[in-house]
Amino acid sequence: MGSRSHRSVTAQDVAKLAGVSRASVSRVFGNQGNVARETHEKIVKAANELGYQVNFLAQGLNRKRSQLIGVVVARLSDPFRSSLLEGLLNEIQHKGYQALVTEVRGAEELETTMRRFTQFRVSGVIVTSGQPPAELVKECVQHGIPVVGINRHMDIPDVDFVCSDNKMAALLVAEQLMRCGCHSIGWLNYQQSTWSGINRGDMFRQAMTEKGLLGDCDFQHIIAEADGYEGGRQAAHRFCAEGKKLDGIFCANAQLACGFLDGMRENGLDAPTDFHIIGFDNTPQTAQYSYRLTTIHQDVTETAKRVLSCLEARSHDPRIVQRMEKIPVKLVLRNTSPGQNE
Amino acid sequence: MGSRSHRSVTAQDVAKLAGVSRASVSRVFGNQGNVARETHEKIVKAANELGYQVNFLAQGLNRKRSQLIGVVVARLSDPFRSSLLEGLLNEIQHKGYQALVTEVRGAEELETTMRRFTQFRVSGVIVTSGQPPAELVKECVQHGIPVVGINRHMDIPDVDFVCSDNKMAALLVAEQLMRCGCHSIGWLNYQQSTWSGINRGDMFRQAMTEKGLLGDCDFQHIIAEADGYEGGRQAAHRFCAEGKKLDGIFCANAQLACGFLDGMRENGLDAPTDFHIIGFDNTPQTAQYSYRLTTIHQDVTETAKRVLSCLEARSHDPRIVQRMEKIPVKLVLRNTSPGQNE
DNA sequence: TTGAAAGCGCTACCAT
DNA sequence: ATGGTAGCGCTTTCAA
Repeated sequence: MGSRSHRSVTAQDVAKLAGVSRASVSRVFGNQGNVARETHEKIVKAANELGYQVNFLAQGLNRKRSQLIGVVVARLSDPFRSSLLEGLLNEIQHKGYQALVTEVRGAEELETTMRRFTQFRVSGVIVTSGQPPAELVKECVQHGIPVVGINRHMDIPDVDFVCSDNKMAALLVAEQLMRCGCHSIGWLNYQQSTWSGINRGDMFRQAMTEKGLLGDCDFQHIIAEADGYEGGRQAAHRFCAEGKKLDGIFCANAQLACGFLDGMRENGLDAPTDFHIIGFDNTPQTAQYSYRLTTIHQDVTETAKRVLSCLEARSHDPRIVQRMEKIPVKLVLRNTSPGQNE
Repeated sequence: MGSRSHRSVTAQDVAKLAGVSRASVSRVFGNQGNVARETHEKIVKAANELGYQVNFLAQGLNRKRSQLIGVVVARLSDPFRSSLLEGLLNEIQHKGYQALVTEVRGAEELETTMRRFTQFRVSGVIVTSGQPPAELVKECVQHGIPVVGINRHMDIPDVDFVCSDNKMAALLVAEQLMRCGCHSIGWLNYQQSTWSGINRGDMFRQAMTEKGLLGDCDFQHIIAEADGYEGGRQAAHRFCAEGKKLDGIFCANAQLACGFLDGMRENGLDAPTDFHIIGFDNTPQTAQYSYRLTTIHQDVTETAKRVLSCLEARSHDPRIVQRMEKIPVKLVLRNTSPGQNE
């Protein structure tokens, strides 16, 4: 590693040492093939000797595309969100990209964020939070940058979507509650829920109808005034204070579910003795002894795979038809609504 | 926004429309000052008209430095780790950088990761997991890239470190347990713990000694054979199976603590009636009704701030003396070892 | 204060 | 298969 001064080693240096042109060096490190075995070896040897590393900035500038992928996230403190990010990072790196991660709060932030992504000539944008403005997406498309959304409303043209199969989840839950003989059923969601939560609720009501359950069942919508664990907990307290009762409760996410369960416990009620409760997300916490929550499992790994597949497909040909992928979910039976499989 | 074809708008285009040279355009968007008010306005106007955006790749290539900051993470499924990342993202974006996030498993991965960071000419590297090989760090330093480690062993020259004040934590915990009249005290940690966990244990023992507690106290080291929640839970089971007893237990992290507590509960023992238990990290979960865990709070926000301050300082002058910052911690008193403040 | 011009390090086209 | 060369879009002296 004969690095004498400050200047970094360039392809030119390698070319000189190997006695070839810098074009050949570029071919070797740009994976373009078309290099004689012998030349290839000489170049690699020289590169190692000098400690040569491709300058991705220069490469991207030329190719008009970096090996960066922009990821829009929010509220990583939610365990499901961070495990989703984990899955995405995994797949992104696996495919040879690097993740440019930005946390976004408001809609304006999403805008500047996506703009920055384009300024880095990212190879793709993954949106896990917020709704990308159609205009911005258009900008991306013009730059040939594919955009894919995860678990959100699929109403933007030219954007692919990957979403957990909420209908399937709803059916699984409806069947489970029915099997357990529940008659009064509730749906718990945050008042200002994301599209994802709302959709899960819609699908649940729909599933109940299809199963012919809405007739002989009581169906209630429990609205949490705050989000997350505390929201769920407060909802339970209010629920009890109002003297309500329910057999089975399905929750829009794991945080709400854990909170609601704890809230009920504070009121002397517990699952599965007093009611059944089923969550969404299957975060690690739901598996713990204090909760043992029956929950819908979202397949993060599969989601991430599909997302990257969408990205690569559209990157190959930007004008392909919009993809909307549903990822199958599983019902994980645990203590709060027990069944055969455990 | 007169975008006619595919080619993206360049500084050249803006210059032409504004009737100035591209040098001036560069000055405006590179924040170099030295541009007449009038010219400045003309340029901004033209840029808006054309929808001009600086190409960060080209900019970085020239400046030999991108506005990217590399962040090395691992196991984001651990709530503390994801909240730390959240804090870092916040601060990184706040300071006008973009985060290049990479999840790392083994030591080799850290190596290729850091290499990739340098290939993007990042403005800094933040290591939250793994120990950067001295050689690689040297490479970064040669490129003028500052490196800072969070909560890890401070044994690498030219790298700054930011670490929660484990000694302070240990003293707070020792005092609390003493105040509660604990006589047999335990320290729970994962067998193959990170440096952070080991250091916390060392500091705890040291604090106990300094307080003169090791004399009249029984001090045990409980070793968890697995990591995380399950590790803690299993440790509790083994602990009980071996018929051991302890008054007060301090845990290397929140996951272990919650697991241990649940494991004890499965054995019919609970805090604070049968023992006191104090965790580390103050993750959201520890605050929940099912745990109400007394815990050491790490100040993620302050940590992130200091990290970026280190980065910027060393970026300004790479040869400044190594910084090792201790971030003060707080003891959050909750149910598992109650006190005055709650 | 502004403009001209020389690169930054790499890719890709065109010859050979 | 290889080399020459013209950029990619921007920054930064150096002169004016």
